[in-house]
Amino acid sequence: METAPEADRLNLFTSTPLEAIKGKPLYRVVEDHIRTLINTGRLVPGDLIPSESQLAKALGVSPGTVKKAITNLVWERLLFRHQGKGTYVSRIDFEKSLFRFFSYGDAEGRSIRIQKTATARRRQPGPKDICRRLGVAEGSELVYIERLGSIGDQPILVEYSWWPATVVPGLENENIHIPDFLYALVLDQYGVPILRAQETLTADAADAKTAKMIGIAEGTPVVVLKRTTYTTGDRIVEVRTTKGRADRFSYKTEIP
Amino acid sequence: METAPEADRLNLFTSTPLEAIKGKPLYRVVEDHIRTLINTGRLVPGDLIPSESQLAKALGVSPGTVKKAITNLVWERLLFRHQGKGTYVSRIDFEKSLFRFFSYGDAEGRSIRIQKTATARRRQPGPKDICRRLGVAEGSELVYIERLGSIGDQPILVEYSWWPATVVPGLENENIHIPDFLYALVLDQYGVPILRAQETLTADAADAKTAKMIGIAEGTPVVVLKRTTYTTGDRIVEVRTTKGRADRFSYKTEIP
DNA sequence: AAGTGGTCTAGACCACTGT
DNA sequence: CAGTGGTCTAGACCACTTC
Repeated sequence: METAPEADRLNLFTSTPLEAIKGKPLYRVVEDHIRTLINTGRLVPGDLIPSESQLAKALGVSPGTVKKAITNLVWERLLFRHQGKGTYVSRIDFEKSLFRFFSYGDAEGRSIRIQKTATARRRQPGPKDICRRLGVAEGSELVYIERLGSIGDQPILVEYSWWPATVVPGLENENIHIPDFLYALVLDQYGVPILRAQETLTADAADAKTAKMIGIAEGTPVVVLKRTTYTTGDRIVEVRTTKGRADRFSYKTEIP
Repeated sequence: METAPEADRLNLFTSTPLEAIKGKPLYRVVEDHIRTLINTGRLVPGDLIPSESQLAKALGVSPGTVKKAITNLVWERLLFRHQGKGTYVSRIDFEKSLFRFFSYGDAEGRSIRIQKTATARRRQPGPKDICRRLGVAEGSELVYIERLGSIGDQPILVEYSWWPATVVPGLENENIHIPDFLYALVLDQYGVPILRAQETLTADAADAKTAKMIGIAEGTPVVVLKRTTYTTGDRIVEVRTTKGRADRFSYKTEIP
């Protein structure tokens, strides 16, 4: 899945033969260099980066300094190492999504899959608040995708997803099959890699439409999860709101 | 806040002059050694640990190995370093608590303080489910503390907290002033350090009692936060349920 | 066999903290 | 000033992967 042949990939790191000191420690400079290559899309998730010794030579620093920089990025989960093979750029890990905590409250049953089926797809001028969250002009053409998530035959949540039409033209077309993991399609068909996302969790009373879709009474508590999804260059490509049955959601955390 | 004079503290690390190799890398052995000292209470939060060079000599390994072990524990936030002073055991960081995300949805106003006032305190045989969560025999004597949390004069959440009476004898006494941060009192008065906690977040419809206390209608959504609190030796010392207004709660996260 | 990351060592020099 | 952690280097040896 490398974007470039070996030589080119190494060239990404030779642009600045000697790193300038600006108060930053050397390993920090190396870190930031790699971070930038990822954020600008010159390295994409899954890519193999040059070996530690190659990097050390290319950047004119000692191997230990490169190792420290990479170790820090590994702790941040931006990279991962595989002994004997090399160091790779991490794929975005939606296992960390709060979404994942739907349907877990039950019998400690891990890895329950939520099936999603599209219930609406269309292209339309975006509502004001959605456009604002997307950072596009009000009234811009958006693609709207609505999906119902179920476990077995029990509906459990509804997803309301909005994309700028310029990013995913034609996605509203019914002929395109939408997989459960939408972002794989977006990468394949439109070459748009999803790099990171922000999620906000709250709870609310179910609105009439959502309540009907997941088979609960209006006003019953639902968990509300708002997601903002980013591609290269910190561009927002999706805003999504998921509303799910509160009785099928529980989020667990450790302190510290 | 060190528990022991300098010599004693260093002695904690000389018990095994040479570390045995059991498939584990050396730095891992050092890590586990420090972790054990903390989990057993021989090192407590706030303690200064011996310097890296002292540790290296005491354990018979190179300074680099000690540094790597400590660096890992710092990344895990179990220790923190202060250049020129030394390395300390971290205090438990309730800034990471989900509790902290109450009342933040508003105007991005950080550091809003939630005042807590005790509304009930008594000693009584524990209900079955509480005893089970605490891991004590059913019907054991427990201390029950109920507190109302408010911002200004607006009530926002209720806390229901249960402790084994053997751990905090007399805490039900009305003469003892309970500070907002209860665990400080527990450490001072009973010498029980709080080392870690687990929290689980869900949402539910408000029960009659809670609804009345925080001034909402019964059945309105509330956020439910269950906490299990641990002291040394992984002993559970408290189970707590906090119910708060859903419209004053929002939890934000980043992926990855 | 060659290349990768993983472990471990040894030492130099710097920046910060206390006295 | 002495002691602490912070940075950076250099090299040896090991374990894993691929050819």
